[in-house]
Amino acid sequence: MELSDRKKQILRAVVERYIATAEPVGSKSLVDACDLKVSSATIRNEMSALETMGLLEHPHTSAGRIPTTLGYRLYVNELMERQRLSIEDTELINSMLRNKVQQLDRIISEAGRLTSQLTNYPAYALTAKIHECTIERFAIIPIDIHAFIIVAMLSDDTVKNKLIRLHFEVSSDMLNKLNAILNARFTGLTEAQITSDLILSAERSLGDTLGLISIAVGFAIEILLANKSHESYLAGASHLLEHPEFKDTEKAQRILQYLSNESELLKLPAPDTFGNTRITIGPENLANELKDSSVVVARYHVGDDMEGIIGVVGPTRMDYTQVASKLSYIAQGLSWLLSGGFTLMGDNDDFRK
Amino acid sequence: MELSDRKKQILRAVVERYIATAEPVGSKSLVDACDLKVSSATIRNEMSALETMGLLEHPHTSAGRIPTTLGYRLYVNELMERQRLSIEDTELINSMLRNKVQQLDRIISEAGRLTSQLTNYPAYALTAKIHECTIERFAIIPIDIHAFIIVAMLSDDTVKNKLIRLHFEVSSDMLNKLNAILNARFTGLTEAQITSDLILSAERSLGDTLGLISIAVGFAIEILLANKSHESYLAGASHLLEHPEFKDTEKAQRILQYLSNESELLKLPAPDTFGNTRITIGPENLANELKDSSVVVARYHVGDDMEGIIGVVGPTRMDYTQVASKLSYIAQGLSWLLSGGFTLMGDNDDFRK
DNA sequence: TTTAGCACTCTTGATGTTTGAGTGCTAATA
DNA sequence: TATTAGCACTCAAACATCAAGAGTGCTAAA
Repeated sequence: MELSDRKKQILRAVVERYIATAEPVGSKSLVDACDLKVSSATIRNEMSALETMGLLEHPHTSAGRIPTTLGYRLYVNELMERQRLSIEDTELINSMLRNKVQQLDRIISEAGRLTSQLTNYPAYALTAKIHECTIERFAIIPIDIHAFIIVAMLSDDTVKNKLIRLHFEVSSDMLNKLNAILNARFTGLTEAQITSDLILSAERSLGDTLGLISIAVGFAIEILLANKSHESYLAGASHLLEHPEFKDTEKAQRILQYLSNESELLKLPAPDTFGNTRITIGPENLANELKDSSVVVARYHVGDDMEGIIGVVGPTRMDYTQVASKLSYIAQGLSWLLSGGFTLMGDNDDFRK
Repeated sequence: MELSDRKKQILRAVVERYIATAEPVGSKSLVDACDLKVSSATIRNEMSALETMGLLEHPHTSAGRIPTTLGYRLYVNELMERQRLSIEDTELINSMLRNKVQQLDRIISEAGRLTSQLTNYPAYALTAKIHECTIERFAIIPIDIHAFIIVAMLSDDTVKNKLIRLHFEVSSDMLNKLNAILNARFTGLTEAQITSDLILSAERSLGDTLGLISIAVGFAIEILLANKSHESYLAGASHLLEHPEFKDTEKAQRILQYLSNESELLKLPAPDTFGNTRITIGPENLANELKDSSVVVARYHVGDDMEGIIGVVGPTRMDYTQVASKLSYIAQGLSWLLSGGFTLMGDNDDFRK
């Protein structure tokens, strides 16, 4: 089934007009708005044809047409033109991201916020995590006889630490030994590879009767576990309520609740096309809560291994063109910042002129 | 103006019934529901009196009464009985908080989530920050000739770190010197006390032409600045939509947007009564967006100096009794955990049995 | 001081009625 | 053959009308 150029043009006009106005679009108003070279009657015939093809539908007899899921899909796949971002938008994105790059933990949530702000839809972001993370290196910083800091550098280049207070005394000599044994026996291991046998034998060879090793390895396991799971951020949820399709609060509430559930966010569609955006429309979404919403996601990556996701949720009547362009730009910027030159400090880091 | 006992009883019944049903309460239905010993006509007279006192109001002639702001205020101040939490609730709170205590960063946001979940209203939480924070101690962990980790222990007992990659080589000897000079000259200083003179003279005495000190001190300033500002978390925003007063999406959106604005949250009312909850009702709130909502806040503290806030937002028709009780319990639990025994590790830390 | 009774008010929901945008079809036109 | 003008028809949304019911205030009796 191949569409004539005119049919494509009309489908596109209907989709874009419906996205803009949220009202079913009729033949007359379509002719008025876009300046097509034909009369409303012709449009009517064409629309009727598009309807039998399953691309448009009628809410009821005497109303205009709205796109079906299939109609949106065709629009997204073939008709939509990727639009260039305005200068202001690109500048805004660049400066916002660059400002946050010092705080690596924050940049992801900030990117989500930025996306939401720019698109006027709720946005979410998942942090990038490496699959099997290990600890590359331990360090112990003695504080006093009752406390020390344990520092672990992970294979994904992040560093974690914890201040540990004890209710018994510990010599700095002991801490040195602890440090040595941690680095000798507990580096390069995934969380699953750290067995209680390993701990026992380490305790024996250190002569550790106080459970120091247990404490330190406990910390290691804790952060390896925590690092396994993605973190998720949601921003601009209130934008959902701007759209007439969510004027029914129950509907809105269902979706908002769904979106604020961390574990559900992780299950949202992932982009399969690398680097590009992926769009899932209405019933294409697996989650029941999203059967009449659409999701646009993009992937960003950090180095070669890790990748995170940033996405936008909205009604099926979403401004796909705009959202896809902006999202894609933001994801690219994020990838660039996170993989690239900006984490190298020393040349352009102005902290106080 | 002193209220008779019966008037108090009636006001209380009206408030509680309105909170439960969200419908104006009439004299007849009030007699039916609560078993008052008098007829509806008597109630009518009393209600009419309460209305002239400004405690109740009429939406229109032939409707029941609803409490005014003043009515709620009187209810909250004098009539409300603090209710005991159910065993399940206390157990739930205890176990939830205890589970999260290992991850200190997370416990505050988790407490917010818990509060929202338990009360069915949106909840927010602000992290506790000490007023003037300083760095107590630095540590440098060499990685290779192009990288090292810098660790800072702050006066509030938190530890921050950053992996620093360089585009030039640095000897471990140099790093040792750097470490020594940082600890000698840059500890115990607030962000404002770190001047460029200090940096210059340190660079001179270290013979640092590479800007190592600048990098390290830049990191110090960055975290001191970041540590100054509170962090805020919002949880369960979607609960707002459950209430009929927010069936109008525009209204709901205004409030949700307001609440998701970090800087606005910080301006919300702070409890002045130490440890206890504070309730601000409708127009008592300074923010225009909250003129017909209510806020219940409690304070938690960490040690002697630091204090954070945890609060709940809802319609003026909020279940104050329930919210105040739960919030107060959660804040107390939080204070206890954050100030107390649980951060001491070594005795009860089971990481892998 | 309380209560029963009653007229009155005003919202709410049900039931028409009108309006207008939009359709589908037919017949004329290019 | 493709397009267009014209026209009858449809249906949601907006508006008006009406009855039911919950609630009030007032008066007079207990």
